[in-house]
Amino acid sequence: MVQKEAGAGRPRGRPRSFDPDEALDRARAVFWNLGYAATSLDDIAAATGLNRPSLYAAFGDKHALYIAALKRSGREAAGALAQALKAPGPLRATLRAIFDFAVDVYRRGEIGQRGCFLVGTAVTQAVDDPEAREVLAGYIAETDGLFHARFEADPGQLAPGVAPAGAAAMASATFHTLAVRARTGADEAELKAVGAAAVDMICGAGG
Amino acid sequence: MVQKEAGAGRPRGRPRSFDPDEALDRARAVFWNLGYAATSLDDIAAATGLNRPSLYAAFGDKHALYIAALKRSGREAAGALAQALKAPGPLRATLRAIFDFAVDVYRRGEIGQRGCFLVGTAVTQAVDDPEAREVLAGYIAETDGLFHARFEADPGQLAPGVAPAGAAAMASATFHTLAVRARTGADEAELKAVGAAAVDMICGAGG
DNA sequence: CTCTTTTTGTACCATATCGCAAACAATCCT
DNA sequence: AGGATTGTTTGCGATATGGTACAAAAAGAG
Repeated sequence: MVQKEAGAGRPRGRPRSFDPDEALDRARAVFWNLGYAATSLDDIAAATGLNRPSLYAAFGDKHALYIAALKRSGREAAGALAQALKAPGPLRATLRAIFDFAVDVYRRGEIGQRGCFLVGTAVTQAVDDPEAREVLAGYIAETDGLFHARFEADPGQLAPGVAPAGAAAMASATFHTLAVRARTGADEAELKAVGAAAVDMICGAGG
Repeated sequence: MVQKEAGAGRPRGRPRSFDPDEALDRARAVFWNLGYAATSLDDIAAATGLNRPSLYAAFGDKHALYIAALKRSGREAAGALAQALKAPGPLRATLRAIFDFAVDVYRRGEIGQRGCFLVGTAVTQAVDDPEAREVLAGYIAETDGLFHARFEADPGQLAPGVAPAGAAAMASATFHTLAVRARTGADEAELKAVGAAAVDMICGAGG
């Protein structure tokens, strides 16, 4: 009891043989493909190379693991959006870059294009799972807010008559439709055209 | 063998004690709340009042039942949209009515707002389920096409510089974002504001 | 009335799933 | 070195799930 936990000192017992961050990443990849309900802990154990007891010890049960993956994706996505919205240059170009990047991410996947993890899996989960619903709602509110702040700070770059709040809702809507369309297998050209159309409506055509 | 099947003559054996259309409706309601994977056949049996063998005989296995429900929803939604787009009067009002109606539908649900059946459940299913993916892709293509045709027939009512194809993609996107947001529990005012913002961007602000 | 045909209800089976307990292994503290 | 502490492995068990076999029931055909 004299020796307080040293900042960098190893914890007490046997050290972990895996990186929890990487394990969460791999678990998320499985949920991303199959959704929460269709993913079994054996699937996750196989994908991470861990046994179930290790997963339980590190993350809690299946649901806690899923929520942790959701929250991580929410943080990552919101952080990336906040960063991207700070880019210098015209709003048009910034938005184009954001949606093009989203398309690139949404088109990835081992067994098929898997869209956005939050929209692609938490939406189904949301009706009967308050935690998933809350994470998803928070993510959407956050993207709405980030777009809104960016648009309000620079309303001159919006198309005439377009209000910042409405434009923000439609910018978020663009994420949602891209996520949905990507999971149906839409090709890159189609998805990027949808993003370009959204930018045209938000910032005005031409450009 | 002489007596061919008469048009209205009863089929041969014991008559069904239930209406397959109504059973499919009730099964769909369960899938709608929980998603495909989280719904068990016992859930459906309880909701329909049928035993599993009757479900199997009428629809095939769980997956076929789900696909049948998806297809029905696709037909119903596309039909309703086609009908609504024929309404006389300004495009603004037509779109407002369509999105307001969608919000009303998406906000219904016994255990929570359940959004659109296709977007809310088939999106998760789509990556690993080719049939669900195809139905969802077909539904999206159809709504895109219906909006596109309506906009192209009357391009003067679109906001200046807005192209019919892009406007159609964003109109469909509005369905998607409303479906997603509804499942997170967003309230009526918020959802209708999103719909109104979409109309403003498609048709131009002001009235 | 008897036979055929179809549906219904009960019971069943093989399997998969979640979660955990108990023994073993690795590391730290004294 | 020996005990304490934490992670890993194996294996188990209770349950739920999708799907089906089989006999009883409800209708028409002859």
